Amino acid sequence: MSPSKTVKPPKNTGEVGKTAIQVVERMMNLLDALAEQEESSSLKLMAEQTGLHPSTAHRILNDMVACRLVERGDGGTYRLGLKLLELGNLVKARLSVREAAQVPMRTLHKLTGETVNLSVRQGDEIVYIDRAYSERSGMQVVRAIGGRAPLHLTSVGKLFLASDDTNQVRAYVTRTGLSGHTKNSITDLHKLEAELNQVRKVGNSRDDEELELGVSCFAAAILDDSGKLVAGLSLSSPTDRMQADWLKALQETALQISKGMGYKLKTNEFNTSSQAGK
Amino acid sequence: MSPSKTVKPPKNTGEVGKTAIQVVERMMNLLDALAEQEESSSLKLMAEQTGLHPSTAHRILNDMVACRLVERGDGGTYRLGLKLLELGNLVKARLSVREAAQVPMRTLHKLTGETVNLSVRQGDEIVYIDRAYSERSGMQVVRAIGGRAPLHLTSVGKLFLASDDTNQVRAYVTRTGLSGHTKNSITDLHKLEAELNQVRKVGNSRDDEELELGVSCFAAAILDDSGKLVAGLSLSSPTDRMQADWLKALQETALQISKGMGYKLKTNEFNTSSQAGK
DNA sequence: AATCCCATTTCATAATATGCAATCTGCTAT
DNA sequence: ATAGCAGATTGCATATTATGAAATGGGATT
Repeated sequence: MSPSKTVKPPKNTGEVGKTAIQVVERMMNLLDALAEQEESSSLKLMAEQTGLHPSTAHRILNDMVACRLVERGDGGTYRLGLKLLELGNLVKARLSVREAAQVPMRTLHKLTGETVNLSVRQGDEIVYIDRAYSERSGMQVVRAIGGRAPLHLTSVGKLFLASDDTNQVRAYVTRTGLSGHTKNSITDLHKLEAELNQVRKVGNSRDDEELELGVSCFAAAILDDSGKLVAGLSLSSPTDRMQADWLKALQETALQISKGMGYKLKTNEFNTSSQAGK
Repeated sequence: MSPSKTVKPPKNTGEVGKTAIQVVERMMNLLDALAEQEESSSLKLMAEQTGLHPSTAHRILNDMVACRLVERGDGGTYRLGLKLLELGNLVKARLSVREAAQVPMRTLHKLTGETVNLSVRQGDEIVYIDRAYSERSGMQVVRAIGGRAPLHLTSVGKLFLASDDTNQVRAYVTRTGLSGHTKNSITDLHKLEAELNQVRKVGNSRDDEELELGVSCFAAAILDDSGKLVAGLSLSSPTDRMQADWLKALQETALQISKGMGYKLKTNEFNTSSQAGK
C-alpha cells in the first residue's frame, strides 16, 4: 500500500506493548477501546478511536465476535464478550491467595468500613487482584481489579521492594526513573532506601498520599508456606478518616491469611530472598 | 509457502468460530489451549496442542505477553494473564442483573444448600454468569462461569424458548437439530412445544436430568422494568436431594430480583414478545 | 565437558491481511 | 411513500505482513 497517501498516526495509546504481529496489536487496541467505553459503541467510533480503516476494524471485530471475545449489541454496536468473563474467571481461580483472603478481607472491611485491597507484584508494578468494599455510602477508594500501579508509590509495592536486595532496588530505580505522582511521592533513591529499611524493620508499610492526594494506605505482607512474599494486603482510606489502630487489625488479618496459605510463623520478619517475576 | 510439503491438520477444536483473519483464530486457539491446561505449559506443548509451528506459536504468545493477555511462569512457561481478569471484570460489571441477584441468590443458597445459578441467553445457548454455592461439603453441581449449554436441555433455556413464539421456536429446532445429551433429553419438536406450553402456563421450568444424568433443576424468570426476560435463576441439585417445596422459594427469589431490576408486578406471566439476540 | 532439548532469532518467501471502492441496509426527512 | 444519506458490509488486486525452515543460543542432565 502506498505509504505516500496519508501518514497514519501511530495512535498507540501506550496501553499495549510493542508487538511483532500487527494484528495482535490492533486487536488489543480495539479491546482497550471497548474497555474504555461505558456503553457499547459503533464501528465508526471504534475505527476512529483506534485509527484503523473502518473496513479493517470491521473485519477484526467480526472475527472477535466469532470467538466471543466481543459481542454485538443493539444497532450493530460492539461490546466486550462473555468469553472474557470465562477466561478472567480461570485466572481468578488460579490465584490461590485470593481464596484464602476472601473471608478475612471481608471481616477487616466490616471492622474498618474502608476498602481492603489484595495485590500481587508483576514486574515493576503491583496488580490489584481482589478487594472488599461497600457498594453503598459516601467516599470510597476503589481500584479496578486488574489495575496497576508503580511499586514505589504504593504501600504494597514497598513491601515487594523491601523484599528485594539493594542491587535489585537500584536496578528498579534505573529502569523506572522513580517518577512521581504527587508532591509526597518518593522520587529519590536515598529516600526510597531509607523508607524500605523502615519497612523491613517494622514489617509493614504505608503510602502517605504518594499515589493520589488525599488517599493513605497501610499494607501488610502475605507469605506462603515457604515464607515467600506472595501478595500484599492493604487498607485504603481518605487520609482524614484513617485510624492508626487499624494497622494492628490489618497485620493480624494478613497473618491469618498467611496461615491459611500454610505459613508457619517462626520469625516475624519476612524472607528477603524472593525473586520477583523478571 | 509450498502447500505441497505437509498437509497441516486443521486442528480446530470447534471452540472458535470461523474467522477471516488467520492470526485471530490462532490466537484464540492458543488461549483456549491455555484455558484447558490446569498448570502453565511450555511452548512445545502449546505448539503441539494447537498444531502451530513452534516459531509461530512463540511469536504470537510473545505478543500476547506484551499485551498481558498471557503471562510467563517459571521456566519460560505460559499461562493466562491478568489482563483477562481486568477485562472479565468489566464484562461482569456490565451485567446489572448480577448485582441485583447477588444477595438474594446467596440467601436462597443458604436455605437450600444447593447450587444457585444465574444465566442469560446468548444466541442458541444459555451462558452462566454467576452462581452461589458452598466451597465445602459433598456433591455439588457446579457450572463454570461463562460456560454454555443448549437452550432446550436446560431449565433456564426453556424459559427463554418459552418467551419466543412458535415460529422462532421452530427456527431454533431447525438450526440446532435438538440434539440430546441423555435419555431424558427432549429431541422432538412436539414434545418441546408441549413442554414450553406447560412452562408458559405455570411460569417456571425444570430440567429433569435432560442435560446430565442425576442432575435436576428448577428455574424461574427474572424480568426487568419493561417486563422483558433478561435472565433466569436456577437451582441445580442431585435429583434425589431435590425438594419440591424449594420451587416456591426460587420463584420468590426471582421475583425479588426482578423487583430489584425495577420490575413492577402487574401480571404474573412474563412478556412473550422479547426478541433474543439474533 | 559434552550432549541434548527446547526456546529464540534471523531471513527469504509466499501467503495474508489490507485499503480502496462498490454495494447493501436501515433510517430520516421530505 | 420515496428519495437520500450515513454507516455497515463485501469483493478484489496489491503490497505488506506473517510465516516456516534453519541457524543460534541457553540450561539442564549425563
